[in-house]
Amino acid sequence: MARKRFDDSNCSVARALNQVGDWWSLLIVLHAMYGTRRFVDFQQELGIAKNILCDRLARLVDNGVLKKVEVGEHGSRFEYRLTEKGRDLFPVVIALRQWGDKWNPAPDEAPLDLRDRATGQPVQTIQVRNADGEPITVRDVFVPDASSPGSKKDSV
Amino acid sequence: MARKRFDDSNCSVARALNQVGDWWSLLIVLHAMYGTRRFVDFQQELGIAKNILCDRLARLVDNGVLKKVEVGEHGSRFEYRLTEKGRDLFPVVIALRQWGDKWNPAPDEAPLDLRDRATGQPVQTIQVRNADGEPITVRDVFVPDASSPGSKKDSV
DNA sequence: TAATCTGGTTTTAAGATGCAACCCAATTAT
DNA sequence: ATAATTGGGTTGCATCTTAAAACCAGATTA
Repeated sequence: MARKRFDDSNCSVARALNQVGDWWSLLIVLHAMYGTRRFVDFQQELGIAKNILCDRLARLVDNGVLKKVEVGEHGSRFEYRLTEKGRDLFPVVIALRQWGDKWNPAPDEAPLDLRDRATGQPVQTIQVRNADGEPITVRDVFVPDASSPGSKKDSV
Repeated sequence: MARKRFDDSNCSVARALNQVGDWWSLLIVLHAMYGTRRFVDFQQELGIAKNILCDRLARLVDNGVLKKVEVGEHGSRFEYRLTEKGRDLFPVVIALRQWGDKWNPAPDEAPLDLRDRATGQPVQTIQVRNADGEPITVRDVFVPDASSPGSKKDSV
């Protein structure tokens, strides 16, 4: 049977996963953030099969995460560049990286040291914050119930 | 051929995706954050096939994202609960939700209104911040080159 | 005691993936 | 000028994964 798709889910996380939630797409976006733009470079850096890479790039372009740009005057050379939508995945990628560094550290390697160009200092650990800027956890949040505004149901 | 796995990748994002990067795993974690704990509830809420749910729950337990807890005195009733590692995916899920709400809003539905229990105010949009707490984008960061500390290569 | 609930496993058909081979236009080397 | 290489694909095939439905066994409920 076909893989299930969530295009029409009423959950925005499911819809997001529909666009970048497969094994390769987020890694492609990550490498695009690294600066990779060419088909062959993605292929070599990721070790992905060419047909799969074609499919994923096309899907990411369809979804507006990447745009395909002709380079080299005579056509037939392309670059895949992040759109604003694609660059906006930065917090997702960083959150995932920090989670991975914390919980599955490479035994022999230091976690990636990512720094701010302006200050030269490492970036902060990404966190969910309340209106006052205080970091909060999943236990600190609720979804106000539209029908009875007083209730504080546990939810994400 | 089998799907490629990234257990041993030297990229922590790849290793993270290996644990929660398939179509269902993050949705299971999301629903666990909602409060879902029982097999049947996951199954009904997600509309996932039972064999796939079995497999994913087992994998999440193996990876330490969930723990399987016997409830009901005589065994054979279980709950799947988030571990600290699992709860620590909160920023990832929120970042993904906010990205989805921004770029693929449901046509007819308001985005999820997530609030802080203590203040009753909506949570902030999650962002990558530099050491001074200023939000930064992918263009503002670099990875210091260990061999020549002065260089500012563009990287994530 | 019968029916139902819970948490699975098995079977089957259809999709998705990885790999290698092939293709063709543009570029580079000889 | 011709040959070899590069870039960006497509095609076919074998294998793996998935969805759906049937089935199952131990508890619980009627």
